[in-house]
Amino acid sequence: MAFARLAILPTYKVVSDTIEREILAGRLTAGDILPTETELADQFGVTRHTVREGIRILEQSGLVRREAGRRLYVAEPHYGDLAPRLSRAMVMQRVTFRELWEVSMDLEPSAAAHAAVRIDADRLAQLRANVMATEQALAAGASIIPLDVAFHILVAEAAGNRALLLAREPVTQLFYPALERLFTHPKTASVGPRRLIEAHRRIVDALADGDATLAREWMRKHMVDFRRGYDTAGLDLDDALEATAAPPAAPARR
Amino acid sequence: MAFARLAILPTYKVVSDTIEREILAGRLTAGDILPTETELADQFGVTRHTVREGIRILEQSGLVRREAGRRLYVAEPHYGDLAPRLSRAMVMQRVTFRELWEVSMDLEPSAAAHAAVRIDADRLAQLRANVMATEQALAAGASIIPLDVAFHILVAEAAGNRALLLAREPVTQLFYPALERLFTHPKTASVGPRRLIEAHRRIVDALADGDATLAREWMRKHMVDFRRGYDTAGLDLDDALEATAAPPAAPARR
DNA sequence: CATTGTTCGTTTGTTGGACAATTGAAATAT
DNA sequence: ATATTTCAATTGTCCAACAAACGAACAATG
Repeated sequence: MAFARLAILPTYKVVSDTIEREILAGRLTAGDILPTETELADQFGVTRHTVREGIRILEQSGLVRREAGRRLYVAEPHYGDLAPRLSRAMVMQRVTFRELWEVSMDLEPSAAAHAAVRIDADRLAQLRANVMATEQALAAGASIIPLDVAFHILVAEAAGNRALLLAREPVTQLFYPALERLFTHPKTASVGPRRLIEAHRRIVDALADGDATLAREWMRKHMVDFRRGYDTAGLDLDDALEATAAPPAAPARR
Repeated sequence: MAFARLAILPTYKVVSDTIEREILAGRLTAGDILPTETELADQFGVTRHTVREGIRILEQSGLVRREAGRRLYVAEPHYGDLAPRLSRAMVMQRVTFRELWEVSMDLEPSAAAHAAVRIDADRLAQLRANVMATEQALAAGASIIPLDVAFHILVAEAAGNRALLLAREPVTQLFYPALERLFTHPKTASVGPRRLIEAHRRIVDALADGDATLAREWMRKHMVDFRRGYDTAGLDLDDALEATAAPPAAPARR
């Protein structure tokens, strides 16, 4: 007979796995305060430093959080925590604009369609405010890109599907630099933003009417426009995306 | 006037950010061996412990890797590394079957359509082999679920879109337990697997013909079947998914 | 009375030094 | 040339300590 290879894990990994298991099993739930590092070290029978390495791992997956210098508590991982890492992975694999666009072509119209039947008054108001803010930003010569990104997030949130949110977030984060190039390019800077706002307005109207088909269709057109602008600007669909600093990464602690 | 909040980062975070920046800027590329922990500590002017905590963070994002006890090297993050964390996030947010299904309803048919125009002979052969293996597993009374999961991954890979792969992976990983319940349930166990294999076969045929429309349509039917089976089995679409151990997580070191 | 300064115990962040276990490669023996 | 033994390098873990920051309670200040 032959033995299988032993799975020997470093202690810090065992520490993080153990705490993770408690959280996933529901014995520790969001908001619970974890024991101090010293206590954990005593309980596990390891050094505090080993515990700390384990904690670093848990922090990365968003399962626990700590506000600078304070006690550790259990948290529900938010998609905003995980998306940046996925985005970076895509950048490193030199994902192209075409690939991103294809995925968005599936998810964004679908998000709009779902939103049409599930949206509530509150979020509808937020969307209207977003469209107005976009118009004002354009008139004032400010960048409309953050508002555009926010618009699509609002629609996705209105769709009431958290799996959809998680799937689309890393993709749309990467559109940021592409949009930047688009709206500063001489060939597309003049007409692009107007068509964008027009599309956004039509989508909001369709959502307000609860018209899923129309919402889907306008979102689809909006995405096609995006790609056409990319072509018009003479940019290559199959170029790899460039690395970019996380754009909406407002720390906003406290 | 008001001052913005100071961004004070702990040293270990500065360490990980610094190394990360080098990798993202391309000054360190996949395969490069990093300095030893002691050397890094000397260069940064910090303790080895601090460096180690920084390394733990980088390891989590898949930017660096180390196989047990050996030197650290730069790696390209693979979607397989990141997907489990996303899956866990979805479980913790008590994502429902309906949410997953809606996303898959967008991505899977689209993957099939793209695969139809991009698939190569090699992967087509793999798909045919997969369908045969599924038939044999069914005849032998073995579980066909891992083969089903593998089938969908093969199709997605054939679509030649890495953003799509990243977006769908965390979702489909969570289908595993749902499929499990479906194929062991008395009402669906008898006919379900046969319809599944039939659909898989039709999809492969459509891919072989390069017929994107047909491939999309059969994949769509396949997904609808999946949901119908869920209904037939009397399971609630809006129940939260249960936590489950990573199913295909074959460590396979060395 | 609200703001500011002081003190103190607690907890994290960081440092120093140490050592066992493992690895990779060089040196040696077969 | 191949196998074995040695050895230096490197990681994983431990122990001990202290500075820095925080929360709270309380005194001092205007």
